[in-house]
Amino acid sequence: MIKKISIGDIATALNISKSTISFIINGKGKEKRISSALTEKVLQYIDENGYKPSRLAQSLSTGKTMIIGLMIEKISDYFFAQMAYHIEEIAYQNGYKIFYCSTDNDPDKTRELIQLFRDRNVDGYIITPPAGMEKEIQSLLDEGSPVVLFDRYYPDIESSYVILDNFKASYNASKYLADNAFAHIAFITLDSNQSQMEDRKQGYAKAMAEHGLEVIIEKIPYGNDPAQTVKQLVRFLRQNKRVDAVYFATNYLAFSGVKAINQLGYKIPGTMAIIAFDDHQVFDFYEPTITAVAQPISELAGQSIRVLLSLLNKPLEERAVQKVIVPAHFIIRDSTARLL
Amino acid sequence: MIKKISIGDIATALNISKSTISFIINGKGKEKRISSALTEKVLQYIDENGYKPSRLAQSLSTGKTMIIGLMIEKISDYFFAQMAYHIEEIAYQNGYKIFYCSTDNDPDKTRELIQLFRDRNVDGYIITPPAGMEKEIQSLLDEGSPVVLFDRYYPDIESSYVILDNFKASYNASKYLADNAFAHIAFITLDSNQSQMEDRKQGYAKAMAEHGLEVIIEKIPYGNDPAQTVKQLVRFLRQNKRVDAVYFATNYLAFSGVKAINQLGYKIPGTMAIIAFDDHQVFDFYEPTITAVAQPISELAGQSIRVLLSLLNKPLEERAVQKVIVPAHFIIRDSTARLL
DNA sequence: TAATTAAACAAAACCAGTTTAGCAAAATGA
DNA sequence: TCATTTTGCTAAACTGGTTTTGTTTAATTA
Repeated sequence: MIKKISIGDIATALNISKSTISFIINGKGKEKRISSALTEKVLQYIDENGYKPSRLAQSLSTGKTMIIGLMIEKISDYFFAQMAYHIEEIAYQNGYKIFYCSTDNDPDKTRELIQLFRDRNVDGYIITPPAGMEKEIQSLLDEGSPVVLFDRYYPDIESSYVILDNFKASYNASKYLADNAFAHIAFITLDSNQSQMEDRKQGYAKAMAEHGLEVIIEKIPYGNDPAQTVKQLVRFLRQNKRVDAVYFATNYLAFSGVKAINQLGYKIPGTMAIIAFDDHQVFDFYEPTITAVAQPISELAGQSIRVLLSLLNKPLEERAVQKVIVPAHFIIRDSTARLL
Repeated sequence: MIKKISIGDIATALNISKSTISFIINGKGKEKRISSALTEKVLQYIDENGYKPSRLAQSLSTGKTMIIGLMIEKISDYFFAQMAYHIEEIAYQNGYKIFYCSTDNDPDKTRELIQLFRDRNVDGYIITPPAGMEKEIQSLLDEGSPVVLFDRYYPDIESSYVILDNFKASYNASKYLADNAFAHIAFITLDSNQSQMEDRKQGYAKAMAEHGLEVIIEKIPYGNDPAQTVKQLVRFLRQNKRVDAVYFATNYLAFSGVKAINQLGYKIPGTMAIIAFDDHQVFDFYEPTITAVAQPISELAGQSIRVLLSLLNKPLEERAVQKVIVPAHFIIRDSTARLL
């Protein structure tokens, strides 16, 4: 168990002061008029004895931890796991480490987690906020903490965010079905008032209105277990026999939807066309392949962390709110084919 | 921007010393013979003014950061994302935060990441090590850092680990196919010498030997892109027409395998039975549903973090190496049915 | 040549805690 | 009654850095 060497040890060994060493390490040698001879000597000593400054001590004195708090709905979810992967990569390239946590979309848990991150002095936050966290987010902003909301946002709060253009993406997907002569298009969504869900619904509604089609919406309780959802959807489809296309607001709703449709013995495509919002690796491998609105995850993640880094690199007064809206990709696959 | 109050501020305000406050906060009041009157007064002040000790300062002086370093192959992978979710939960319950990172199974990257975590003074590690990291892991152990290896381990190193009983699970799955009269069972695996992959191969080989069946193994290069894998598998199946069952060593190999099998126009089940190692939510939703060897992720994760916590809670000399081997669940679904 | 400036570094304060050693007053004991 | 112990707390050292202020000596400048 070799104990690590500290800046004080070097100071003693070379018989110079800690400050001198600190200046040299931080590249302030010339500025502070340290002779190149001494600079050389110190750097060599460091090199030979493998010194690394303690991040803890640095953090304590500078107030910066070089830690980013990543609060997402659920790390085990495909979409967020992908997010985490991309964010991690860029954060590490920039010398940041990441604390992650899953909010489970629970306001109380989220409140606690924000407090925990705050206690740990994270330098900045990337958050997919549950509904109703306005006060907490605002208080982070008031403290001067860089915050980037992700996936959803609060219209009433002046914070940076990175989101998908849910409205347009949803409109386009719905319009596609309508343009292809599907006449009874159902929208299966979550019973949630989060901004992204609301936008998806609005996009669907607009497309229906433009085509003079009926709005058929079925809401699934948030956090339902899949089996329950399947049951509810079977019931729904039985009661709405005229429905010839189903548009699911999330990919896991589509999973349950497909099960329900299969249970009813309907054919995809043929009896029923389907589209899922939020692509999944499986949609491309399932038979039939499933048409989806794809979120460009790597771009969303990249934008989020880049916006946060740009905030972190600027002094408080220069930080401008950045609102990024990323367009979705519409991937047409077999599940929306029009059979002759 | 309200600046936080420090222990020094309280000391000044109450005109007592910092040490007294520190003792009280840490429950050493009686031990240090602080009067209950003063204790009460301090606690009340803290309560009223919302004081929280700085974790940074605590970490600096105690040497404990209450941070766990979680190094997994890839956070975006379903299995590891689930792991991360469960580990997070238990860690947070115990006051720990988590740094995560993805090794991508790259030894150089992993070496760097270990160094980064070490520099950050994480208290303990949970690691799914790439092949050839023996030296680095050993050096962590030599330093006295609690380490739990996960998913795979090094036979030559005396470290704690939590792994699946890959050999037995693989043996059982292979035996199931043989018992059900499949006669030419191929094993599709990765070109990797990691312990878990080796164990899976051995399990398969033993079952084949016991049934006097031919060993047919196809290795896919690690990190292949799925399209490449599909091509390779199509070629393999064309050249091995006698194969009537395929057993995939990972779930994503099975994804590519199903695509390949579909491309060839084979029926599952019927022409071909398949089993995948490592269950996936999709296997239960695909038509046909796919038989799989399921890793009890929540148990694996729970054991890992619990073993680590038990190490963290003990002084160095009391820490015993803990080797946990968890049995798998074999989930029989439609893809291995024997059609009449 | 004396005053000023620059060079090169050191000392000390600071971040916010923990912990060891110590000290005065009160209580106990012989 | 005086020495010893206990009580109740404080001072100071320590964790390992950063940053502001000081100090000495040498080189310029007037």
